Amino acid sequence: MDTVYKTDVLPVIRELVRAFQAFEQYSARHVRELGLTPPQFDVIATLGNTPGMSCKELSEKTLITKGTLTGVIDRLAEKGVVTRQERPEDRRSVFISLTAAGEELFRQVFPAHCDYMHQAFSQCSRDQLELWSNQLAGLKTVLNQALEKQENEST
Amino acid sequence: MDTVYKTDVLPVIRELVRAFQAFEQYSARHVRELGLTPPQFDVIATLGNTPGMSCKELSEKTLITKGTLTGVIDRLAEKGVVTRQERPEDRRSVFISLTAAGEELFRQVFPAHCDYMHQAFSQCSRDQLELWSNQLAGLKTVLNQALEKQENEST
DNA sequence: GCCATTTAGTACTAATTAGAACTAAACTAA
DNA sequence: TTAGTTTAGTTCTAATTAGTACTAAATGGC
Repeated sequence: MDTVYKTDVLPVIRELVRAFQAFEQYSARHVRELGLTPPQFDVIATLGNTPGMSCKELSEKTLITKGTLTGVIDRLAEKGVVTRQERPEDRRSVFISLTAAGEELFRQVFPAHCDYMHQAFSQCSRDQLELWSNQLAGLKTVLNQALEKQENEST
Repeated sequence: MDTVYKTDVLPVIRELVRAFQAFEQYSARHVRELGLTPPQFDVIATLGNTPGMSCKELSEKTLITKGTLTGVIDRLAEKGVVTRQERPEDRRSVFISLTAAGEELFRQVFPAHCDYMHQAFSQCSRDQLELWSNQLAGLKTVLNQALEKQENEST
């Protein structure tokens, strides 16, 4: 195997972790000022401008696992931001949507946070941003394929 | 400001988060098989092949905040993998190092996990790996500078 | 129709997470 | 030196995290 170079893999991982950490710290700082936690913001941002969705769909979009999502939804429901509704067509499923207050909150915090994120990239060219999203998408795919392979092998 | 394009920032963030998640899932799967948690593995990997270091240095290298690190070290110390020693030259500081058993564990798990990570990238060229680490380093820098700016503004 | 399997969500656990308050020690400036 | 500040680490809290076990409901094959 001559396509892989041991010395070049660890730097990719290290920089990926550090870039993600930098994003998390920058983003969470603002989300906290808005009175939310990062997962709470993600849920509100995902439900905004939609009629609502099941826990499963919400989980897939936010990358929050179902066990965790139950607790996040509990806290948002306590705050009166989201509601849980039964679904006649599938009684196992729960339909989550923003309340009126939740929609109002979404209209406040979502554009504000987008603006805040854009500030960080104000000096970056469109080409640079496209290169990053394309390369990150490729890296994601490589890792997801490796994960899938592992999951199949353990069967 | 004509250098920033609103529609191009969100995809960068989305792909960064998804790439990181994919890494975490792939990596953690193996770390768990080794009987460790990801932060525990990071600490062992960082302390391996060193004489040891302070909590502060360990925190900077692993990106684990000090409050969290106390608990991680507690559990590793219970397992007999690391020890805490006083430092005569600075009595606020604690010197953390691997025990003999910890070094033995490091020699087992570190190469095994590196091999596992390399498997994921077996089809990637050296150029691809270098592009990823360079681009991720640039993205990390942009985000860290934005964070720093925020921290200065709040003073 | 009925049984086996799958699926959706909740409950529970141990560990991690960040932030804030706190203690003790070291440093610094006057 | 001494008061004020900074630094290292622990403690504490609320929330998140992933995994596992569990319940209830839907689905599929026969």
